[in-house]
Amino acid sequence: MPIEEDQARFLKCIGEPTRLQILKLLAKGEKCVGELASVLNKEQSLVSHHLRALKECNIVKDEQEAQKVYYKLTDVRLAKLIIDSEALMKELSLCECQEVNYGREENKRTGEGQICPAS
Amino acid sequence: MPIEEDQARFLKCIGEPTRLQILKLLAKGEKCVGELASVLNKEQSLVSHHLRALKECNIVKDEQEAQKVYYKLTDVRLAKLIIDSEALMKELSLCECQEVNYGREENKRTGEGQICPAS
DNA sequence: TTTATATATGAACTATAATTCATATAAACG
DNA sequence: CGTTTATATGAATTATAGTTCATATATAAA
Repeated sequence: MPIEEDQARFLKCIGEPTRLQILKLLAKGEKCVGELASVLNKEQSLVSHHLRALKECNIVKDEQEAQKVYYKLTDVRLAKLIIDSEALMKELSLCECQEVNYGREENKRTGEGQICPAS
Repeated sequence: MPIEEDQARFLKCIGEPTRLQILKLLAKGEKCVGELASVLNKEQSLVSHHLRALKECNIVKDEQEAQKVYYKLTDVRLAKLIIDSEALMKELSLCECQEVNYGREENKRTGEGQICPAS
């Protein structure tokens, strides 16, 4: 599974809470490591580790300016992907009724009695 | 970080090689556990565990039919998300030149000498 | 009602990833 | 220079996740 492995690495890299926070901040404009750490109230080294992970997946790129190192998204479409996935996740999570069966056993198959329609 | 945690859980769930393979198969139509296991040449229990993870994130839903349990995507937009993320990942991975610096140290900041343009 | 088929589950193990801490590097400034 | 500021790194720790195996559950068929 060559493609799925790369794709999974990519999605997994985005799919971490702190990294998602970082990416959402970077979507608003480039930031240096210290800024990110202070805004997120996280250790500098932690942010640095996460930035390295993001960089290794080509999700962010860095640019040194004096002592500081500025990070930015490598592509604006990343911001869109993050926004879209958030919207979709929210909608899907409204359908937790799928887990619950409000109907009788006999109706389980047909979806009768469920709160959310089949689709 | 309430939202990012949920969103990360969602993306991380998709971002696993075997689960991605499963989702791509389900994008083509509903399948039962055994079908998935045999097509992917993986253990039935492994596939079942992954399906449970996907179900807990509301990414797939199941429907029992006789002994078999059929799984399908909860929303077609999931297929689009997977396709889009694959395309973006592929494009970003073409820019590994970001890692390498073909220019002199002095040009590092401006991006001169790099293969890929700034954006 | 025993047997076969399909799926789910849980515990044990293994692997991977996140976090912290101490320290290294490197640029700017006195 | 030595010092401050900003970032990176690596080892150690902890937490989380994937995999396997044995077995439980449940439906269907003999």
